[in-house]
Amino acid sequence: MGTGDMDTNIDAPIKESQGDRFECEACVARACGMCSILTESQISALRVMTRTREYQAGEPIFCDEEPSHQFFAVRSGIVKLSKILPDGRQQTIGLNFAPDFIGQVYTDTNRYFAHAVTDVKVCSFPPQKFESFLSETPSLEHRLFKLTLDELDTARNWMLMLGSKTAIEKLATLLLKLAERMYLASCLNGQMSKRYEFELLLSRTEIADFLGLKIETVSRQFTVLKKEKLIEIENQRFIKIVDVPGMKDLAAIRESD
Amino acid sequence: MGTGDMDTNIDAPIKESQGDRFECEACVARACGMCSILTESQISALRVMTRTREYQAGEPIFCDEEPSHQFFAVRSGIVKLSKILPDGRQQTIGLNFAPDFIGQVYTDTNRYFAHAVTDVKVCSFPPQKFESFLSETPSLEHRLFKLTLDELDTARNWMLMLGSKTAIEKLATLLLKLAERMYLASCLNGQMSKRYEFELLLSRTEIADFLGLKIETVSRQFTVLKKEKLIEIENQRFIKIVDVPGMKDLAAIRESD
DNA sequence: CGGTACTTTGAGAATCGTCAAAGATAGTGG
DNA sequence: CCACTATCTTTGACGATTCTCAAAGTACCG
Repeated sequence: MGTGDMDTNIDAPIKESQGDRFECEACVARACGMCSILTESQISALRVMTRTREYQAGEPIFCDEEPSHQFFAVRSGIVKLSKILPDGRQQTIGLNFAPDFIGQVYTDTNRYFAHAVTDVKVCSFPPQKFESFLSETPSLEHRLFKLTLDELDTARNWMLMLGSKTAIEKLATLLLKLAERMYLASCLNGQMSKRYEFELLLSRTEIADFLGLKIETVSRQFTVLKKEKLIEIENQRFIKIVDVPGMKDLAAIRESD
Repeated sequence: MGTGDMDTNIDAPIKESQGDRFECEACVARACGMCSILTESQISALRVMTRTREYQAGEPIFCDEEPSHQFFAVRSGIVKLSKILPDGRQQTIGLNFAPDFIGQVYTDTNRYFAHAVTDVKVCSFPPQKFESFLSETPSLEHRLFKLTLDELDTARNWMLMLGSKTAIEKLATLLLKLAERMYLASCLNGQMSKRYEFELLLSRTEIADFLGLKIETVSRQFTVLKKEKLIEIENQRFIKIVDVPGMKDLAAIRESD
C-alpha cells in the first residue's frame, strides 16, 4: 500500500517465471478464453509482455483500493473476489476459474480483493502494455466486453440469491453452480469426471462469505441437505449431488441458467 | 410471451413517435451518456434507426426470457431491472437513470425484467440495426464496454450490501445512493437542487424488493432513521438527509465509492 | 501422540418476517 | 366541497430464521 506506482506486484508470488514456455497450445484461455480470438501473431505479441505467476492457496493476488496494476488470465485453480466492510464483514462477489480474465480494465484503483482459493497459476499482463495492446486489438476488447457482460449477468444472479433466497436455497444454488463449473473445468482439462460429483475446494468460511451467512448456518444446511438425501459427502471433501432435480427445485434455478 | 419474433415491442408504449425531433443537443445521453463519444455523422446515422418511446410509471419495458429485441437509452425517468423466482419472490437488480443504456447486447434472450418506475422517456434502437451499427463503430462499443464495467462494479457493491449489511444499513446505503443519483440528474438537467434532498420516487415495495427485505421492515427502518435524526421526511415523499456523516457511517460507505 | 485448525452441534438471543389492523393519501363521484 | 373507496404506509404482536456464544467432535501435521 502506498509504495508508489511500481509496475510489479507487491504481494510476493511464490514463483514468477520470465521467458517461460507458456504452452498456449495447451492452455484453456487459448482454447476458449480471452486468447481464443487472437491470431498467432497477436498471441506472440501478447506473450512478450506476459509472465506466468503462481499463488498458494490463501494468498492475496491483489488488494482493494490499491493501484490497479495488473491483469490476469487464470490458467488453473480458483480465485475469489471479495469486498470488506470497515468493521471486517466480508462478502465474496465472484469466483473465477480457468480461463477467466481478472482485473480492472480502464480503472486505476482496485475495487475488490482477489485471493487464491486453491493453488493458482495465472498469466499476468502489465497494465500499460496490456491496455495499449487492447486498444490496438479490437477483437480482444470485443471479447473482454462479452466476458464482462457474462460476469454482469452472473453478478445479478448472485444478487437474486443474496437478496431473495433462504439459507438452504443459497447453499443448494452454490453447490449446483460449483458442480457445473468443476465439471466444465474437468472437461476443458480432458479429464472426464462425473457431472454432479466434485471436490469441494472452499472452506465453510469461504462458503459463508459467499452466501451472506455464518459458518454455523452453512454447516447446519449441509446437515439438512444430507438428511434430506439431496447430497452425499465423502471424506468431508467430495460432494455428490444425489437428487439433482430436487436440488434444482430447491435452488429455484431455471434450466436456462 | 411467445408471440413470435416480431421486431416490435409487445408491451404497448403509451406513445411512439417516428421521425421525432430527437433534440440530441439537449439530451443527457449526448452530453455524457453513450452518445457523447459519437461524431455528428455517427449521431445522424444512429438517429435514422432511433424511435422515442414513453412508458407510464409501472409499465413493463421488456420481460425476462423474452427475445431480446430492443436496446434503450434512458432520456428521463427511472427504470428498474428485476428478476423473479418461480414462487414470485422478486429482486430488483438495478436502477437506471438518464443517460443509462439498457439492453442485452449480444444476447438473444432477456435475462431480467425492465419496468418504468416513474414515467419514462427512452430512445429505442432496433436490435439488428443497432448491433451492426455497433460493430461498425468501435468507439461506441468501447463506450458501452466502459459503461458495462461500471454496472458490474455497481452490481458487486449491491452484492456486498445484500449479503453483509443489516436492514437499517441497507436502507441508509440506498438513500445515500439515491440522493447522489437524483442530485446528479438534477445537475444534468440544469435544475440546481440541494445535495442530500430529493423526492423519493420508489414505493416501499420497490425499496423492499431492492434491499431484499419486506415492506414492514423497510417502514420500521425509516421510522428508526427519523427517530435517530439522520433523515427527515416531508409529505411522505421528500427525503432530507440531515446527518450525512452519520448516514455514511451507518451505510459503511467509503468516500471513494 | 498431542496440538492446531476446521467443522459440527446445541442453547439462547437478535433480527427480520408474518399476520392483522389502524392511519394516511390520492382519486372519484355525488 | 365533501364523503367514500382503493391503495399505500405504519405500527403492533408474535413467529421463524439466522446469528452468537460455547463446547464437543474431527481431520491434519509434526
